[in-house]
Amino acid sequence: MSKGFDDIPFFDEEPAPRKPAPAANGIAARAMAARDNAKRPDYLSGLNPEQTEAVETLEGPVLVLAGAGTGKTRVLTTRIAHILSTGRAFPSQILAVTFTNKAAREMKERIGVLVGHAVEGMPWLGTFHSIGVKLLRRHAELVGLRSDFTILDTDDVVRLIKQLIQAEGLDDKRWPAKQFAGMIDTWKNKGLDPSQIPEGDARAFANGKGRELYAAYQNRLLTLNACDFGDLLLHPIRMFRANPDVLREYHDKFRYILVDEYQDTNTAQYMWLRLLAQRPQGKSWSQRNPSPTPPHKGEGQVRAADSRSPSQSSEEQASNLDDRNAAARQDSPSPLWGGVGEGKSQGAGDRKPTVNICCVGDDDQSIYGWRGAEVDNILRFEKDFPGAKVIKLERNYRSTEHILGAAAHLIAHNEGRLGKTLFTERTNPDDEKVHVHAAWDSEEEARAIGEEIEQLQRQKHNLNDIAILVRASFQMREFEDRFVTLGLNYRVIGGPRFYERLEIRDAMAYFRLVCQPADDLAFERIVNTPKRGLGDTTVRTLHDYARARDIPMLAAATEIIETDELKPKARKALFDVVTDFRRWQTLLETTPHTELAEQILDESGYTAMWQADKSAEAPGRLENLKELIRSMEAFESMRGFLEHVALVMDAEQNEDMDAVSIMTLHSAKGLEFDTVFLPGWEEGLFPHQRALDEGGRAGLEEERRLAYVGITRAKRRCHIWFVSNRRIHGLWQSTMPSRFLDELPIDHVEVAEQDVSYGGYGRGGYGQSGFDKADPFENSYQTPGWKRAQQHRSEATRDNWGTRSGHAVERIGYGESGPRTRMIEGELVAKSTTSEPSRFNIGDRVFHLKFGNGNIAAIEGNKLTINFDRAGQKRVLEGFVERV
DNA sequence: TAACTCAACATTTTT
DNA sequence: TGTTGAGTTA
Repeated sequence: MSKGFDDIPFFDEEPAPRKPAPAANGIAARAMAARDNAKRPDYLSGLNPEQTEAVETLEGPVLVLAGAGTGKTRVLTTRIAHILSTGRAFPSQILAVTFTNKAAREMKERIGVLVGHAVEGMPWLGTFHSIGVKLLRRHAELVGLRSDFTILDTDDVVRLIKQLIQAEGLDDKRWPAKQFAGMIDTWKNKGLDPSQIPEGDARAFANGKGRELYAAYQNRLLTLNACDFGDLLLHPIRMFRANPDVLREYHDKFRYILVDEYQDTNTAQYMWLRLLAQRPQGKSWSQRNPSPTPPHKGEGQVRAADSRSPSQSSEEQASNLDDRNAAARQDSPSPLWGGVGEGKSQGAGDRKPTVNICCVGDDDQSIYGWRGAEVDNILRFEKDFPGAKVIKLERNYRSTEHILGAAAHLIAHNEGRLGKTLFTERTNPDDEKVHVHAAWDSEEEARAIGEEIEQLQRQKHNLNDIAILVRASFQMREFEDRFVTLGLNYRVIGGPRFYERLEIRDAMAYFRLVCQPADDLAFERIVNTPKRGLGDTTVRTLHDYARARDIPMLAAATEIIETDELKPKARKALFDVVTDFRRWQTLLETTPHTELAEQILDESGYTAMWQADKSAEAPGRLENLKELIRSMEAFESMRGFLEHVALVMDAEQNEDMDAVSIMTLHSAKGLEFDTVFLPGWEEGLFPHQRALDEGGRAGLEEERRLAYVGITRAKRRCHIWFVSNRRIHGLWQSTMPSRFLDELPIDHVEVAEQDVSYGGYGRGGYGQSGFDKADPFENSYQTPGWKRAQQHRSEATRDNWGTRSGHAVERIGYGESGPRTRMIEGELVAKSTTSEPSRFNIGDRVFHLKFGNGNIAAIEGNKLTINFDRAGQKRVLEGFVERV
């Protein structure tokens, strides 16, 4: 996530680089064709034998076990390029799933480079979630949604659940909404709907009402026409199960399925993949006859960019493929040629195309078990897909022998792995061993690492090539402080996100409500922001009414302002809100969306609210709002923008600045650096006590994998640190070195000799650290002080968007957000006042909570005109009166 | 409704 | 320790 708002990213996937496509029949093109017929395509050169095999084994299920730094992404992208350029499938027939937007983006770019043209025709390359959205928008009605459904983020979800808990009459302190949101998330990761959750789970929450609450939540989402993240996976699964015909459509469509980071798939994702990958016949993969059908037309705009004849596949494949496949090639489509027109798919019909699934992953890098990832998915692959080909990539191109040796020895302590051993062919006697350093305390640790970095800097190393990878984010602070003092540029990766900022979420709520009038959460968020005198009471009234009538709150507001239900002041205020939104909705079609966005923020008084705010962070917030509008420019419409934000919460990093990266081990996965510092290798912190307590042996193994990930991020230098004293929650605790240190192989490790001694600290303060004692860590498992004793470092504080870069300490005022303004939305539900009124007649005697008794004088739809005994004649909604 | 006090709590995080 | 959220007070 980025620093300084100058480089706040534009959010969408940037258009893939466009290169002029050679004229299909030009001379150059012919020459290229000739060349390509004569030898292997360029993109295949430079692959090692295993990689080549992984790229060329196109038929049947393939599992690529790709160790760290073995060219995993390259294999995936080349494989896709290979499929495309040999004409085996149209871009639109390839389903390629990643976990992060970043990975998806990178893959798109790299395929573009390989294939030599923009990959616009790859509509199904994306994250599980973005593909899920795409499916859902097409088939929303099959799961009870409309296609313009909203995607709620965690914050919305929590607020919603809180409402539900209160509506149930439960104490929302005893039963925190956040916790329940977490439970729902866990269930959804496992693909469980309310009826399927374990009885124990159901009973554990809300006095045993867990299941009901979950069900109520799902209902509420449907009413709101909204989805949470989990639903983006679960709804498609439900839809496919309930509609085999639709599923079949996608079976016919997707000829190739590729999955990145397979070790991170959770059960729901696994189910999703199975549905798409497995044919109803239930034959084994190898038996299936692949005879490609002409691709559905109209799925991808394919550019003629390559003059190779796709139907003449490169010869090298012939050696790899069996007859059926050879036959298949004969009538392969020629996607890169074809200027395939748009049109509706005409049945792939009787001939079933093979779907070939290729999963790439590394069981040793599975570090998201706590988030529902099932390593088991990867361990079980061969059983799930009989006849699967398993290809191991063990040739490492990233790290030195020592680094690999250390990592390998460490990870070998895990059981239940598929077992790979990385090796490198580059050996260099000058390579540094992995260094292990001890420091007296965390301050010294930070100081010493700062020293080392300055040293590297003097040796002309780029700061960009240096990273500090910590186990827990509270560790970052010490480094930040130190680097600010030193004037060392750094960037923190991970942490608070742009879109999670208060002002951004408010603004987004306005936009959401304009685009999606049924978005009650958005409505409640902004109805009284800025303050309009529409407080709890008003909103509660509205809420009850809306719930009773089963209509959105904005609609309820529209009705209610026709009546005397509200006090004149509130009524007027609400009237204004409703009118504003009506107007904006009209403008949605006609006004450019950035202009409209600005207009909304101005006319609603939202901008003015911050302008009037005298607090320190107000200017930063206004700046953020400007940035928000600027970032909308990259999108075609407001809707497009909203969708993007919902799915892509992250933002681009400023890569221009030379800075040390500080991040957690988790967010370092997939990255590499010349020099990596790994501080905090102490029992209790790493492995984390909580992982041990909650995960037992499995937890320990996951921690070890995390250590493995950390070490393997390093290309040339890896420095591990531990301290003897660490401050936790303000209290100093003495600590034991991590057991992982002991699991490093001595021949690849160098224990640093007292290399630090700063102003009286350090000097052997750690004693021998137990590092070379006989059995130093014998009892290190229990470190009671650690339990629940972790310093909390709130994300909101660390201002990740402003860069505190040393020399020019440009701390940009991106909301160092003081205490967040309190949300009142949570409180709104309370009890439902409405008893369903039946039909009234003129003359009926009725009672109204506010106005007392009266007689109905007139009826107009659901609005009643009543002559109250005391209050006189009023117009009220029928939901608010009852017969007496 | 803003400003205050007090108590609870404190891995890892994508989408 | 330092942050957050809730409840209280002016």
